[in-house]
Amino acid sequence: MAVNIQFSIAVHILAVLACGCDQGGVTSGHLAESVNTSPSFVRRILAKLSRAGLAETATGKAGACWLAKEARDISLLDIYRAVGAPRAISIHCYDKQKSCLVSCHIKAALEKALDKTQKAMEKSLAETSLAQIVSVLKKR
Amino acid sequence: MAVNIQFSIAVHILAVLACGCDQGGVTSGHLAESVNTSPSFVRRILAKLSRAGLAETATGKAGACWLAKEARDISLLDIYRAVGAPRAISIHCYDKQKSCLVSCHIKAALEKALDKTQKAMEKSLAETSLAQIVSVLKKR
DNA sequence: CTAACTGTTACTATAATAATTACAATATTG
DNA sequence: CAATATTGTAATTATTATAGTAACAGTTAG
Repeated sequence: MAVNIQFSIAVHILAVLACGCDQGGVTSGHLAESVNTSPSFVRRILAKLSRAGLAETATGKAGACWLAKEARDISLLDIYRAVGAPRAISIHCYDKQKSCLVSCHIKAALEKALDKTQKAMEKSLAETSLAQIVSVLKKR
Repeated sequence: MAVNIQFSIAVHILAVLACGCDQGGVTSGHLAESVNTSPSFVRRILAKLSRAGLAETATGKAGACWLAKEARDISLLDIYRAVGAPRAISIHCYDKQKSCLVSCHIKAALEKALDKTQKAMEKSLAETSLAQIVSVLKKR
């Protein structure tokens, strides 16, 4: 699993915060247990969420973290952007072969089409909120 | 670039075949030159395209390859499926922490939402044909 | 002052995937 | 038939994105 899973883990983290599973302050250690990874990795993702205004954190001895806004006001797209996840489909970046028309222009042409696809994907992500995810998983 | 770029290269390959840049038979060697990679890698992708019914190949001394159907009848989705490209967004697969509700059910909940997103992306890919890509790049 | 956090950086390990090599199978051509 | 050039495929190696780990400065509560 060397594939980028930060988005997925970010959703997991925010879902825990949204559930308020722990009554006291939630720390990176708690989150790491729930996710089953290291506190350090959690903190790195958490810092991105914080910078993006999705979560807030407190440093110091009673350090903790919580949602910066209502779960219904956080979309999957917000989270996707916050972690800087890679594009859905990537284009090869080998050198162009100057004598070949296709080689010279395929990337620009493909990029144009894939931009549309990326937008379609992002639109779909925008349509689901963290609150919806949480409500689904609470029913189980 | 350890990211999966087979889709992108498959489009490149098929675009060359669609253009009929070379008058004679196009070989994996020609394609490799245009893409700037090894003939072997091209052949591996080409074999997938052939199995998917998008390209046809001839073995033997006069070996070559060509489109199995009209460029306008090949969609980017066909190509995406042919190469078996990974999903747009992947979910982490760490062990569940049994004592945590979120940990146990987040993946199923997220998967449901991401299925929608994957479908949106595939729908968009289905809307662009190889012929469109080729017509765009010929204008440059 | 001490303890327990976060934020961040630097480094290592892992794994997905590209690149390379090799070779059997196949078809053309002389 | 022999020589040759190709595809198809498997095995191996190299690369690189990214996860994992460790360390530490900065911060705050007690």
